[in-house]
Amino acid sequence: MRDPEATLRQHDLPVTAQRIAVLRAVSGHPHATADDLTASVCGDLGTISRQSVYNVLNVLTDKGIIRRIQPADSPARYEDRIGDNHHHLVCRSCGRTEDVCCAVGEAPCLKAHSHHGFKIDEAEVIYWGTCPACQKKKRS
Amino acid sequence: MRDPEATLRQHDLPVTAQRIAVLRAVSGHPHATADDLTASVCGDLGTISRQSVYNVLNVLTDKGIIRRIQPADSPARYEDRIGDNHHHLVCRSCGRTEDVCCAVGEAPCLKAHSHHGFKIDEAEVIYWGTCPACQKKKRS
DNA sequence: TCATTATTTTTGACAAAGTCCAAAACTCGG
DNA sequence: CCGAGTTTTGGACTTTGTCAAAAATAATGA
Ligand SMILES: [Mn+2]
Ligand SMILES: [Mn+2]
Ligand SMILES: [Zn+2]
Ligand SMILES: [Zn+2]
Repeated sequence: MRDPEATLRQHDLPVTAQRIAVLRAVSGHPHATADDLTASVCGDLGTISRQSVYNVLNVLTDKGIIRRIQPADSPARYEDRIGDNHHHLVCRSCGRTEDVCCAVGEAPCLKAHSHHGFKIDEAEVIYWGTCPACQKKKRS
Repeated sequence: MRDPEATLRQHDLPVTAQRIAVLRAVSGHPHATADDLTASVCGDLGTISRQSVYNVLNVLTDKGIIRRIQPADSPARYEDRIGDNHHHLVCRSCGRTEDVCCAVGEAPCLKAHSHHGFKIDEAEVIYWGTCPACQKKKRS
């Protein structure tokens, strides 16, 4: 994120210290949880309420400025890499989350075979596996 | 599920009324939540504790007798259609969940492009959209 | 610049989904 | 039918997030 303040103005959002700090935290910590981000913002602003973190994350997500991903058995994670339809690779044991480029490119990147009359707008793909560190731990 | 009791014995699980009832409920209500299943079991057994429903669902899932799916913004859902690597199509507004055959067939059905050294064991795909009923509601 | 007004932030209660724990009930092999 | 080992139960607890009302702040424009 080049300029959080400009980004907020571009989306007609009043500029506040909390919004700037959360936006910077999301930028600097891809796939972080609300808790991670709260910690990061506190190290920056000194303090922020839990509710404000959720408020800001919700409004930024609604505006499409950031993206929320919600893998099973994990609190929601956030990132500012948007618009490229990329997917995620998640470690089953430690939750480490990595970006995976979409092979197809444009969304929705997969056609559902039998779609039951649904109007499909997204094909969400999560690759599940074990990260290198956790593979080592398991073997030892 | 032909014979819940036999299935339990095949997996060395003591046969209990609760397990049989939950297994039958999962069979009869694909993609039901723990709450849905509790209601269904109560109509069958008369009563069951909330904890038992979770106990049974967990042990059945661990043994691979049933499968758990956890779409965003929904409690976990369960099904006994396993081993065919099928995917799901979920309505964003009402949560209706339908099966979608996997185009590829065997798991993992997609190769991650850049896999960061992870050992991938599953490619989970969820198609998000709007079901016919909710499309109609939105238009009107 | 400063007052006004709408928006945001904060605090604290609340809710949903699920887990932990210990006591009571049950299953199953002998 | 007994006894050991599981399972079930009820209740407290945890995690992640939302709701609501009061206090603080940002934008507007005189
Ligand atoms: Mn990402
Ligand atoms: Mn299914
Ligand atoms: Zn890991
Ligand atoms: Zn629907």
